[in-house]
Amino acid sequence: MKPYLLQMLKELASLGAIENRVEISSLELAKQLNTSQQTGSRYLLELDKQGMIIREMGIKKQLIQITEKGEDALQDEYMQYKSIFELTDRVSFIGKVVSGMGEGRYYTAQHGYADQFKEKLGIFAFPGTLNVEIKHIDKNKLRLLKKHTGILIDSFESNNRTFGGVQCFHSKINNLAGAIVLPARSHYSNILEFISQHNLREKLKLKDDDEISIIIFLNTDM
Amino acid sequence: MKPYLLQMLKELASLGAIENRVEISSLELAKQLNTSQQTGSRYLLELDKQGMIIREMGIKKQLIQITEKGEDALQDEYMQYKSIFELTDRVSFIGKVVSGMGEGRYYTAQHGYADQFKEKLGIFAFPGTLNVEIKHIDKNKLRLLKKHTGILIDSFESNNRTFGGVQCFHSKINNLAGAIVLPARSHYSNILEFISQHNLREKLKLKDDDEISIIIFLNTDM
DNA sequence: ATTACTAGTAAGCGAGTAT
DNA sequence: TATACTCGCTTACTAGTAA
Repeated sequence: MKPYLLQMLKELASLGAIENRVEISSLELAKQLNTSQQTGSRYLLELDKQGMIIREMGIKKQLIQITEKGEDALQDEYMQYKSIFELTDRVSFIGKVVSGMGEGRYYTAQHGYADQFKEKLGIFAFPGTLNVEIKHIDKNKLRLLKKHTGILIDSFESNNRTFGGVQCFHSKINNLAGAIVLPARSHYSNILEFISQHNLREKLKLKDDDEISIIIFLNTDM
Repeated sequence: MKPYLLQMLKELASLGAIENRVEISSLELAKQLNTSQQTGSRYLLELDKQGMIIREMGIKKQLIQITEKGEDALQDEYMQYKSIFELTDRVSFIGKVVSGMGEGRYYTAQHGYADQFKEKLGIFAFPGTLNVEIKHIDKNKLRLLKKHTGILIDSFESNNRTFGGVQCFHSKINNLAGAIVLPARSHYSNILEFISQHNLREKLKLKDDDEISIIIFLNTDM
């Protein structure tokens, strides 16, 4: 939908055209949008053609009401603004399954991690992680996570080496419960790692390059 | 501000550019908006020129952050949508003072009305009404009032005639307390009548054609 | 890979005007 | 009063391409 049409639809909605038929001329609407009567008229014709409004043409003015389709378009836009300014409790992505290099299995097998996953996340983690590549553009969304501390898994020592702390959030991968595991110190990469009680690859019949939906919950309790 | 620039600003905000500098190319942004890289680049230049964003040009991508001015523009738009979809507790107008034909004085002098104004509105009404003409386009806003019953003043008989019921809402006229008086049965006209404890014309030093701001409260209690 | 300029094309605009 | 058409003008778009 063209942005300038959405603007006019919004103007109509402000005048009550979602609830009622509103009596208004193309000139009056045009003035609200700081444009000409002709443009006002043209916008109305376009909105009409797209099924966003219905019009009853009177001899002088016209009665305009926003259709369900029009209301949906507005609601959609509203929701986008809402998610910008209101606190949300989740972040969602579309990701692509990729193969890791097997280190996930090594790390999740460490008792130091496994015990904390059990205790703090309530997840008896299946050995291995599911690696998911997200679109580069969505990396910016991950910044939202930075505002939240999430569930912290402490670093520990074992076998003469140090295993670093990680930051976790409860997540759903294609609607299956799990958690995202983020290294505590490091910039976000575009590969995300997930753990779960289930063998995600098997249970969701995933192979490399499959698209999956990810929801990350910002709340630390589930 | 041009609607298409606002769309891009919104897109940037969705990617977190209000809180952080966001790393993104003109091509990626363009894809989000279903347009070409060139247009993406041009939009960014325009937003930059208007002071809506600041950019740090890297050798490859660029770091973009929304300025306070840009955030204000988005917040503004958000508020417009909010007032469409969320219940509001008030309606506001800009109106123009006009002369009535003196009937206001006659009506408000009737004990049948005056006593009810006192009792139901808590207003010991100054004799007379202030007549305010609203822009024709704002008439549609009055429809919001129809959804609310307001404060009902009953009809009564006196001097062998019937005085009709009226519907009232607490109001502020240039920030001075009063109430709007609407005939119960009748379509809304573009002339609104206000009563107040004060002589509004004197107290606000109003003469005909002066612009005044009106806020009508939908709640029946003050 | 980027950004962003140029230039030719397409879309949008509004004065004039028919209805 | 209205709506909405035509048409000349302006703005916006993108392919090509330089940096």
